[in-house]
Amino acid sequence: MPASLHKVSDSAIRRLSIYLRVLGGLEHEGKETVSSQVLADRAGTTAAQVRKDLSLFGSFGKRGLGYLVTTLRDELRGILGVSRTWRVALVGIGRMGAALLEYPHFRARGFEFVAVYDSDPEKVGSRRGMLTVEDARVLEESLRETGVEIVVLTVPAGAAQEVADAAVRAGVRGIMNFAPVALKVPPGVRVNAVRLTVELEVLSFSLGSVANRD
Amino acid sequence: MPASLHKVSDSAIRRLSIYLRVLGGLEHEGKETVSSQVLADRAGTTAAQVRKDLSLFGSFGKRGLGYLVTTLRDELRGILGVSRTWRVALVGIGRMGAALLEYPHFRARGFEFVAVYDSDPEKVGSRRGMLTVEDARVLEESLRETGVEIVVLTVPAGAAQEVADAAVRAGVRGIMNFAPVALKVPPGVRVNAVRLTVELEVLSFSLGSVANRD
DNA sequence: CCTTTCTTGTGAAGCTTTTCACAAGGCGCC
DNA sequence: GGCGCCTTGTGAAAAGCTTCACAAGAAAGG
Repeated sequence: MPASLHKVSDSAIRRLSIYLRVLGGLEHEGKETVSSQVLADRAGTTAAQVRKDLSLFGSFGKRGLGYLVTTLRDELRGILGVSRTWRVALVGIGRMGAALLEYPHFRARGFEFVAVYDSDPEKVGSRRGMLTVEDARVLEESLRETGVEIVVLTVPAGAAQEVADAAVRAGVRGIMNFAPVALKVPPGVRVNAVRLTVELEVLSFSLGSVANRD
Repeated sequence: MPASLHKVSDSAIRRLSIYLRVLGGLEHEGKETVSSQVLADRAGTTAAQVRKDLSLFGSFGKRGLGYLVTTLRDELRGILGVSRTWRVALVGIGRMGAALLEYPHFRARGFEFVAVYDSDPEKVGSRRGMLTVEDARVLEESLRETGVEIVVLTVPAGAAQEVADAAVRAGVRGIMNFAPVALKVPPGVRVNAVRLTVELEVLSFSLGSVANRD
């Protein structure tokens, strides 16, 4: 019962993305088929979970054999929407922004930076690889002209909402937010927050409480 | 019924960390009390969820009034284990590593980098702020001597497991992993993976499927 | 062709997390 | 002191997610 329209949980999608990464590795190793068990081991989950996740979108395996690596990889790319290239803009080119701009796995997976913005006059006009840093004041118009679909936000917390608003006005429907604020966006726009401090504090909690035997 | 020993879900802890951040902001604004509703709005969740999360650890509020900002903040810091300083090491000083080393929110929240390692001879010996990059070959011994408790891993995928193994042997029980591999660690060691590509692919999925009206 | 072996796909059960709804408690004003 | 208003803390219900367990299908070998 393939269900592209049934609501699919966020965690299932996250795992699909991980399976996709694992399949890339398997393909690289020359493996032609893979069982849900092996996929699960490499992805850090269980075989049943893998099968359930995949079954949300169709029947991709062969009983008794497993999944064809290349085929499944293509299917997952289609499901996740990464069989095409996405036009991404970076706003805020501090150290973190610079690191993301060069992050090799983004481009390799179909996310291409097509514009960079900053509000610091010292930075505006400077080159970053193939791109020139543009002035954040022209953000809205420039995003629209460049046809940007996703914005990666690495500005200080105080500026984040303002930038997000401009991006939304420019037609952007996806925002990856590194600023430590909860952004408010209208329906139809999706924000994905990356909270680095939260990740460390989760570790801190686990280490601190005595009850962490596993 | 405070329950420091009952199993607390990961998502609850993540939210506590977010509440802590919000409380910092509220304190900065001079607010003395806050209701679960306001806390929820700023944290991007619901009032009931806030109350439930807090009730896992005690009764911190006053009926009719809300929570005392400073008091709750201190409580949360205690719960999350960030009322002290954690000794953190960075392994792999590429662009991402460099960005994290300078990331201001880490130190502000009690995470202090006390050592940096890399395997590139060009980098070993160079200075990074207050620290000198050490050779990854001496990782295990050096981590132990320096009393490192948490390791942030920004090495290539191929090297990650090996580094993790060494860190574990050195007594490290918390790893924040940026490498796109699932690390295997013994019981008692906690790994928190930051999967930047996954975050973008979740966005891609949401934008791609037509059924994303909210 | 039949049997053995393997692995998927999936209803159902089990478990966890979130939401609901309301009694209980506290503050302030009259 | 008493009354009204506001907000917490929390069982219970609802929703959501994961695990289980097994029938069904496919390949391989005799």
